[in-house]
Amino acid sequence: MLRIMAKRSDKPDDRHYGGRGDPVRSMELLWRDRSAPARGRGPKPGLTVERIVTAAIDLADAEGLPALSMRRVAQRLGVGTMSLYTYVPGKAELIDVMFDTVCGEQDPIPWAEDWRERLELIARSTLGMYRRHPWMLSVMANSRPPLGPNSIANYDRDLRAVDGLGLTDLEMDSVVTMLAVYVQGAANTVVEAASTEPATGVSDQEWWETYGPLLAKVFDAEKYPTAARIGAVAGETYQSAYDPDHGFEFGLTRLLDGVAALIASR
Amino acid sequence: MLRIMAKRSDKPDDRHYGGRGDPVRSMELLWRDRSAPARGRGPKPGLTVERIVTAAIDLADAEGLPALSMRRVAQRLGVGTMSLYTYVPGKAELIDVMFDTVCGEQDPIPWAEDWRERLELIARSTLGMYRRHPWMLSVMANSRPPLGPNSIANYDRDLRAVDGLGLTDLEMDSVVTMLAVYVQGAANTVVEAASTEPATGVSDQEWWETYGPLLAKVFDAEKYPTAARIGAVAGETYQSAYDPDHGFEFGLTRLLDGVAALIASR
DNA sequence: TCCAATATCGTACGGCGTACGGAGACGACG
DNA sequence: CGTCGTCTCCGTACGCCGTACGATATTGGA
Repeated sequence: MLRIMAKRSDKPDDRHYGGRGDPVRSMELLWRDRSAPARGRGPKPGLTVERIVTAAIDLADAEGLPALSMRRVAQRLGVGTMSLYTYVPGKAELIDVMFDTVCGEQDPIPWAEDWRERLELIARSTLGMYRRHPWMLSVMANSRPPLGPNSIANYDRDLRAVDGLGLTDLEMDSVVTMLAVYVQGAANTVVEAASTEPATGVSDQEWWETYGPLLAKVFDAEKYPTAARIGAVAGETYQSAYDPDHGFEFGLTRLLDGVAALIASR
Repeated sequence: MLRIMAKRSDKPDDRHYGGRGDPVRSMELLWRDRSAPARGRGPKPGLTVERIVTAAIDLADAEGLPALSMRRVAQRLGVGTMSLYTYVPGKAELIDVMFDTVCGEQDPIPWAEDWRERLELIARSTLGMYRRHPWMLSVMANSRPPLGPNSIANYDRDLRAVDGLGLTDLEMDSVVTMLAVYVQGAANTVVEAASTEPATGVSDQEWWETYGPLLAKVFDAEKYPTAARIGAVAGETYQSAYDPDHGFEFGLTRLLDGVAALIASR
């Protein structure tokens, strides 16, 4: 009756860029039994899902999601491309497992007395995760996430941080989600800023020195006096168009102030 | 001395997914003189940059960024693929122009008396833009943005909304950026949620009905009581894992409460 | 009229995900 | 010990991608 992605899409690779895989296959992989080898009749497996996932994560960390290809992963493992398909149904499901694996590698976050500090620690830890694995930003799914053991553990940890503050269940969920969404957006900026210089070989200052004059030629400061004023101040202060780390902390403070107001109103 | 992307990267297409183009070429396109045809000697141009950009935007709207290819755009215009390169240096620069074009199509936002209402209107208008053009989320650049006329106009508009409230220039910039970052993150969720059903042919409810039992088999509710409780409540309330529109407004309220606290402290 | 300048675009290269099916390795059973 | 069923490994092929290159067609100016 109810089929969920029972068929692969007709066109190759038209699932979202860091796509969701077939839920059933993904769940089987995510919650797979890691203990029993349970060898059967054929030849010994030369690989494991773990080794493939690790190699894929290393590759994505080093060269980004666009460089993540089945060929490249197989190359890293010294096997033929198609051998991977013995262990993993396809690229999309592999990415689902990569996602949950990374979710599980965060250090345990110390339990602070203050809810505010707890949320700050979580936010910064998550930011650190995105820093180490920028491709996670392209894979993140907030609706219909691949519900692996580690991402669920994180969800539980986040909820416990706002439990017992007088919020309703729904408000707790909303606060936690809002924080995750904000961190995701801010991390996008932070990560992009960090990755641009190595990728282009041009520092922010150099970029600004070239772009600025280019812009000055065409930009009419009289038409947009506010943008001209603030843009100049921000550019001088940050030596670039924007300082993402400052932005992250600034936004986090405002956001938690807003949460404080909600809690106070209860 | 100072070269900014003077050469194309050696590998094809390793610029970011919705990549930045060569700044000089992009700026020439973005601020191009739209008036003068200034015909010279050769055959009449059969296309315009505008037509190409429009076709590209239509394609990206309809089928997403992964489907945006030079071949497909050319197909839509009834020309050979390589003809596009007469008008546009490459795909990356085309995307830069698409970006700024979309930035310019927002309706003018009415000027509200209350700063808070002004920011709400901007946030919702921006969300609407992301709804109409989900691919903009994959193209958004917060550091080193392609500074076209329209994105600058929007920046100015945003700043004017928080001018004269007693904030410093830097704080104004931070507030505006924070709002943009939040909307970006939240829009990610909203847009993803809206696009998942048509893309997969599975409604949220159907998905939940299949996924839920699948999860129930492996999820240990006693290990994560908080997640189990809240997840169940949220699932029942939203008939899915999450209601993104509610999340957007909830987060926006908290965020503006935080801004209000900042303004009050001045 | 003829040429310089411009527009058009076919071909080619090396990449991608993965369907398909053959080949070889191994354990269980006769 | 042979044989068969099962499993692993993976070469090949298809149709996509961006775009460098260079041939060809079209036009206006001299």
